[in-house]
Amino acid sequence: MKDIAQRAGVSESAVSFALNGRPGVSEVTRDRVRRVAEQLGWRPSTAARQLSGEGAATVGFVLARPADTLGVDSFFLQLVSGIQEVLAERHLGLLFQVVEDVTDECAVYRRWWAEHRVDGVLVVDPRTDDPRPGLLDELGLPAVVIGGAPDERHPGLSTVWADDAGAMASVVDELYRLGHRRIVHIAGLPGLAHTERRVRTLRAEAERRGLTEVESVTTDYSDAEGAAVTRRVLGRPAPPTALIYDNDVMAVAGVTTATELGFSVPADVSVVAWEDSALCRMVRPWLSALSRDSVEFGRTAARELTALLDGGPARTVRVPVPQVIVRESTGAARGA
Amino acid sequence: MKDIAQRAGVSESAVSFALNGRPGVSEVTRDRVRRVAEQLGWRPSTAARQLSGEGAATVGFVLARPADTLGVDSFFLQLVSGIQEVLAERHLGLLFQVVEDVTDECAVYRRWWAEHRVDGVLVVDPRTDDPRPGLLDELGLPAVVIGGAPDERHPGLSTVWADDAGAMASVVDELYRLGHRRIVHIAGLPGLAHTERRVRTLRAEAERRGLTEVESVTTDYSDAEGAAVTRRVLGRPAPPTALIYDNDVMAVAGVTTATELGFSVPADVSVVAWEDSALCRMVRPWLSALSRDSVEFGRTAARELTALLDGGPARTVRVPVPQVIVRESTGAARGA
DNA sequence: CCGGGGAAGTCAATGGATTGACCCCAACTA
DNA sequence: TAGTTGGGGTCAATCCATTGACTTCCCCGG
Repeated sequence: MKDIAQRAGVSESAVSFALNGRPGVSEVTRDRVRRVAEQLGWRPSTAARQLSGEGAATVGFVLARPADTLGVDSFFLQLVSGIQEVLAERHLGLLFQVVEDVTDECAVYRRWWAEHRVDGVLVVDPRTDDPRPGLLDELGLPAVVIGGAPDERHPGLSTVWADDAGAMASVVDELYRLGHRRIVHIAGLPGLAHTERRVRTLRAEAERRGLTEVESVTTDYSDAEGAAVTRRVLGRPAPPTALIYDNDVMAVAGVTTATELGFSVPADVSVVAWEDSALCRMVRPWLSALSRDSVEFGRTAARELTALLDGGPARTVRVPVPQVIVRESTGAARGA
Repeated sequence: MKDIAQRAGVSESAVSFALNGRPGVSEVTRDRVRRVAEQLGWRPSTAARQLSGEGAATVGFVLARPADTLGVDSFFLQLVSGIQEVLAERHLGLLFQVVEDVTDECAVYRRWWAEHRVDGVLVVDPRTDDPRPGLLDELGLPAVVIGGAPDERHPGLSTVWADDAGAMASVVDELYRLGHRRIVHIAGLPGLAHTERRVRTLRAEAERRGLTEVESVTTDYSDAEGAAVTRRVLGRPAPPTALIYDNDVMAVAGVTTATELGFSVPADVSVVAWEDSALCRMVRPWLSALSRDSVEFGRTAARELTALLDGGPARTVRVPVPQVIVRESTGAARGA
């Protein structure tokens, strides 16, 4: 900046005013300064800017998953790419970290906050009894919780969520219409808030219809557990006629397993994947799936965070209910 | 820090010396200062630190892929998680950005550099005729190129690479031994350096053995193109008896397509996937695959970068050659 | 008893951008 | 003509940690 000031023959303050579109310099000078800056390829040092109270121009994103669970899930990269799109417009950086568990995640937030490294964070995989919202509220670190149910206890946080309950209801609806009465839901990690929501809704829907042979089994989202659970439930005397998998990976593993066991999909057993990805169209039969726009989900979350950073109020935003895409893996229950 | 100085009854300089393990304060004072700092949960502001010449404590990572190509690939998340592991030890942040193409990527590097946002970067997907190494060299931004061949022209950059040529040779070896003479390689993006290396090696290996019906076809890595190319080549009068896919996604799509066309895998056509992921064990037949440790790949790259940041020399490191894991999708060529 | 030397600290400058306080001059008003 | 006003700028302090230069004080040797 000193350089620019010199070459443009003005003071550093004038440069600052000129480049930030603040009054105090004539249009002529402003233009001259702009040209010099451009020519020098100057960009304000984020560090200096931050010291002068402008914030870090960075938001944080922590993924708390063991490294090996991380692989195949397409959801996160899509989410991140949506987030990026919005952040990039405003030249906000995304500081990304992978940790083992929520405890470590909290430590990361603490450190980031103490080091003034980020202006806000995006929190994913909210849990039942989650320590993070409390911590963030306490620190006063602006945050958007992605995928959580609205939470009255932390008015400082924004929430962006999908209506899992509604989606689950529509899946059950569809399966019920097709004559399915024995349904198993191969759910994800037990501690996650959306897992709980899906499980609860499924139970409620079953009760409402008087179905007794409907249940949820929690897993770790891996293909291995997906296959194992499938094998177990299909081995019963009265096996389920419909399976709902909480992600695409388990669904594919499930179909493969079912086929190996001699079950035909969808003639003997229908399958629904909770997450529509390329994977669902890569195997035969094509998987019926719940489709949501993960990229848009990310965009929405990022937009909420920037709004928060601009001093806006915390809000709760619901993205569209995931839609059931019927493909080849669902059909009428045998004998229905 | 002022706070700490006050409470410990010393000057700010003393605090700095104490906390950074520099001489100039007694052990007693050092301890006192440390305790006060701990108690206050103090961490140095990265901004201030950076302003005093310490660097940004951050490395950058840009992914130049269109959002929709991003989804299913398990490689990157694994790579990133390995990178993280090493960076986290040294409390280095990872600034992550997704962009559309290499041009945008260069712009990002320019901006990061001008803003002093990162101390170094990790570059993935090197290309033939790549503008990035030149730019980074010119800027003097420390960088590690991941997956590139050693490049003499840019002595400032480190390179971490896998021996694609050797791996391809071993695949061809294996297939040749099984009696395959007509082989099609469904490659990835044409501009990428490792694609070129694989294509070249395949051609060389074929010539060496006098095989004339061996070729590579480039794609965009998507399941759609993988399926399309599979359909095309299997529709020929003399279809190939072995297919090598440059990633797991295309391999799975390919197997599905082949099966639909009435080809049995591996009886009619053998399939090898260049990337061993959960996917390869989720479909039947299980896919034979080239396995490399992507997480370790990331670790190695990150270690090279930290070495560079510590003032070490640029180096070229080769990670172990990917190994062929023989599963169910490869077998003797019919009639061999 | 004095000077030299080292351990333990303090002072103040530094880095880059922002910003409140102030200054100068031309033009306009009474 | 004196006084006011406002546009166009400048000065210097500020944010926070680091660091080279300097000061104190104590101990030891001569």
